[in-house]
Amino acid sequence: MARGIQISHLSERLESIADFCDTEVMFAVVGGKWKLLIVLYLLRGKHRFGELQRALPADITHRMLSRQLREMERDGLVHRTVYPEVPPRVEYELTPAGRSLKPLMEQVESWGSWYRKYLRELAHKADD
Amino acid sequence: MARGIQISHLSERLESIADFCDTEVMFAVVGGKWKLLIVLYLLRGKHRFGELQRALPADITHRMLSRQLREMERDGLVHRTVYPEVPPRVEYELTPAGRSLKPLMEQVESWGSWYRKYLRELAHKADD
DNA sequence: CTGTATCCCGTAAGATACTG
DNA sequence: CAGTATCTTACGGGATACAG
Repeated sequence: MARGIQISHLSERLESIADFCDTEVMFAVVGGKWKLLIVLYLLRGKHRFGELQRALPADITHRMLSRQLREMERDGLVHRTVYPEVPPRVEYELTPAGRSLKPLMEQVESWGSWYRKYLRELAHKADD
Repeated sequence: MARGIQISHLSERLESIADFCDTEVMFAVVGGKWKLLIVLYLLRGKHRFGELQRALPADITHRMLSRQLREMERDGLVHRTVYPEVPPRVEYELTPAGRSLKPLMEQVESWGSWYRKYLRELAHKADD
């Protein structure tokens, strides 16, 4: 175990992404329905489970948030800290791998913004 | 209609991605199981349906290839040209929006490559 | 050669309830 | 507060056959 990451699960994951080309790997690890939003939020800092749930769209269930976080932990993107208190407190933060997504996310975001404009312009031309 | 893109479908698509943040948009348009590989192949140039099928992993059915291409056409990433011949010949090529993905794809690929190494190193440390 | 229609299946995701 | 168990649903994707 290094930095709290479940290594055994990492090698599992290495196997399971073996079929993917390098370009597909990112989709494999942040392609879940909520994972992108989770990464974006955690890029702002360490947060508790409840904070995440409130920060994300209302229709994410408790169960799904938990699952997506576990998968991201298994993939070495997120580190989970449990404080042995009552009531329990759990904090999530990005690992170096998680933080390394930042510049990429910015690129992806600006492409998305550009693409939206592109679609609107085409739709506009169609009105002529 | 501009450049052969189905504009009516574009406005449809504009609606359907309205719920996504800009960062999610890219995943919405190239997140299909084979779309990434299709983009990568078409970045090399215009290709026929059959060429695509042979270039992609053997387990993609022609039904799925057809569907993914149609969705990408609807999203304005791919342009489809039908030659009125017998037997029919159809060629696919990227639109400007499709080609605009190139630098992003390169970033995504190099992140994927880096991430693989990162996982291997962590797994290696675990052996110590 | 390219494409669609029909039917089927597996898995991601949601609802709900219960636990430490 | 955080998490899991169980059950269910929805949907992307696959097999196959047929058509222009």
